[in-house]
Amino acid sequence: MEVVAGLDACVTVEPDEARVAATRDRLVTPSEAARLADLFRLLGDQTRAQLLYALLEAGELCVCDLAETVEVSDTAVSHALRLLRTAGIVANRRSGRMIYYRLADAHVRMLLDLSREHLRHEIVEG
Amino acid sequence: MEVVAGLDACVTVEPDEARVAATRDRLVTPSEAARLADLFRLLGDQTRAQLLYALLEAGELCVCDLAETVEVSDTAVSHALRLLRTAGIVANRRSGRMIYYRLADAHVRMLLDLSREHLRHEIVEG
DNA sequence: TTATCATTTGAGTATCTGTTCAGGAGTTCG
DNA sequence: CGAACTCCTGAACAGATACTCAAATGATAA
Repeated sequence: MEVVAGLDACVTVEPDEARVAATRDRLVTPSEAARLADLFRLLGDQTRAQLLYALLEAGELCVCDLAETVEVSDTAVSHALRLLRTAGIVANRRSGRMIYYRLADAHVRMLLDLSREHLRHEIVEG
Repeated sequence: MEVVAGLDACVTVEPDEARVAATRDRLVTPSEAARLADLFRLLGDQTRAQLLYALLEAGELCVCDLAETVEVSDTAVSHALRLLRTAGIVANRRSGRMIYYRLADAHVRMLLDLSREHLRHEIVEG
């Protein structure tokens, strides 16, 4: 504890330098956090969320049915699905003129389930 | 099946009107989806995500330690924490001049755990 | 082929969002 | 009291984002 001196903020009371370092070690790296944030951001839009929960219930739906279910324009749905598809969250299958979408990631399915629980038990505290 | 007529799109091939209706019934309502999206959106930012994972590991940290851990300005951290606090995702406690933050929602803690799993098993398919 | 349907794409736009900067509020210590 | 410190707040700005509109693609049916 010699070279510690005054690196920057919080040094007066000899803060949790050790704790900060330890936390940073076990912590997800910044790039990992960025990827996780990317995932959450995709779920963080009402339209996309509704689409995903619809797929969670129905299993598979075509774009026009999704648009009708969520009450958004076909174009908006298509734009939303493209983002989800690029991220590997949904996958599609063509059948004639229609294209059917489905959830494509087990963990995302769990996130959707779990978050729905969160909503139903809103009052709970941790 | 008489009054069905031509409501709008997808009516030529007699689409899954029934499926759409059934899905919409069991589905989360638009306002529920909006609240869920709000939750995910809060997790969908790199800074906030890093803060939350740091709290998940450390249990409790003051603002300046969080800023140091995440390598972001105190002000940015404070803004981020305000959003999380307002949403009930984190809670704080004052001790002298410092304010210690902690996770305040069990479901969010589970979401963070689960998503971290998702990252580690990235290759998995659903 | 042409017409129609389901979906996609790209441009344009208005809105939202996260950061920085400057200043304020609350706490501790001399 | 005033100085130093931790944290919060509000304004302002740059960048991201989600929609609409117009046009294109791919597939089916006449």
